[in-house]
Amino acid sequence: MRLSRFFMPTIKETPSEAQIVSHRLMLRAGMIRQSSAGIYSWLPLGLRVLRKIEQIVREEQDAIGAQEMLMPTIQPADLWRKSERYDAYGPEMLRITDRHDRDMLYGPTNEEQVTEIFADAAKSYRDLPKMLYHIQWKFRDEVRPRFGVMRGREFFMKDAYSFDLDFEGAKRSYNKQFVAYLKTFKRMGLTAIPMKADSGPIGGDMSHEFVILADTGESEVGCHRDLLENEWLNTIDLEGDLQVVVDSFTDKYAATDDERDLDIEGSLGDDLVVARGIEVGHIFFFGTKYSKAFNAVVTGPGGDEITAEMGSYGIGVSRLVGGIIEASHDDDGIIWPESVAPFKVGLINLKVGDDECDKACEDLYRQLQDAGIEVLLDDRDARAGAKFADMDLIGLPWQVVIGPKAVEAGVVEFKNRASGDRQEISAEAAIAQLTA
RNA sequence: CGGGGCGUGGCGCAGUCUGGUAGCGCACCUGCUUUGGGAGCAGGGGGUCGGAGGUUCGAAUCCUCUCGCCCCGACCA
Repeated sequence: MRLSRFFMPTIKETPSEAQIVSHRLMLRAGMIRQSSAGIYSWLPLGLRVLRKIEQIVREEQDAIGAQEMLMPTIQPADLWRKSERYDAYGPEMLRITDRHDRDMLYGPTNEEQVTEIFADAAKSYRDLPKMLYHIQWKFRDEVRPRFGVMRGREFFMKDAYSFDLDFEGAKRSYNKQFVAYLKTFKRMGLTAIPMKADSGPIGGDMSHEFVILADTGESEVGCHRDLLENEWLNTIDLEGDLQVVVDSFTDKYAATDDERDLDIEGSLGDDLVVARGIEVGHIFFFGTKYSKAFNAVVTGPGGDEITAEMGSYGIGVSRLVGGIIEASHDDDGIIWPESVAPFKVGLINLKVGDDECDKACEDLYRQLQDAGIEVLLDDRDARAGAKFADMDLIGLPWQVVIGPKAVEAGVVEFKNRASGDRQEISAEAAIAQLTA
């Protein structure tokens, strides 16, 4: 992509409405623009990141056998009356009336919708287990939206739903999602800590919030140091027994804010980590609450009726964009982990109009594109300082700077955004590093 | 929903208390000079002050109502 053509309206000054760093940087980098309180448009740069995150989530869901579908944003009120949540949900639910005066709503979640669909189709125990998910916009009419996309009213979310024949099956599904979540966040360069959450009316211990650590997180959390170590996750056999993996996490102390136990923390000594966190995922088992309401019942092997045991699993995809920035930035701007970066490398032409510089940049730009590297070429006729500042702001993992001096010396300047390390190397060497 | 704050060119703000017909920086346009970390000089365009009503000879400034946004709290992926 050429920056001269790319729609990326960066802002030098800090917009006054943005308080936290991710919100400020997303506005300044031209990733989003606010439409109204808690509702945002995603500009090209922001959308690229959103899509990257979405894709990682999708791949890890697919890896545990969940199947993607897509349910509507607008749902009929009757669906929610069946589960008795229409009245229970309160003013957070955005209620709409259509032209025929039918009560509709903008979905805050999809348990009812998916259960109705599943119930209508599943007849035999052979139809289970199943896991279905979709990645869709949701709306919760928060009283007080804030923190940009971290706490918007409209938000993009992955929600998965599992249907199993019995509790043991539900537990297997739960464990798969548990491990998938660990892998998902790890791939985004995040340290995610599963924390026991209020499991609601069902009870038991099958409800966890996944909290990522960031200095600017909303709440303070305490946990055992071992929970930060999950390098071995990639070697897990997803078809094997995941209980031991899950146990290795849930056995250890981890608690948010008011759940913290200072006695336990004191006993941990050096193993205690206290940090700030942002909740980015929530998984829980809720049994037959919805399967009963929607008659999600199948015939068992012996002709008996079996009500599906269900769980649901959410990840705040749009929130993660802000969350990753909270966890990875410096005074100059964003520092994207490579896996979610909008482009892998920014190529800066320091002297647009200079034949040598133009040629060197065009050649390298072409070669990187041919190699399948996502590259953003700053070919704007702007001052060097502005280009450096913008490139640091948008936080691409690598920068290649080409100016008259470098061209003469037959090198390019190769910079790592995260470490700030620069080296002068040949264009070929830069390509080699970027394609490694 | 309780408490607080703010709406003035695209952005950030001053002016409001003590009414007199709008100003600064950045951005933008033109020219010249510059050209490795958001340039310099000169010239220029753009706002009727969130909206409605009222008081007054006169309102960005005072009064009433209203809309929007932000912050703290309670609540949440």
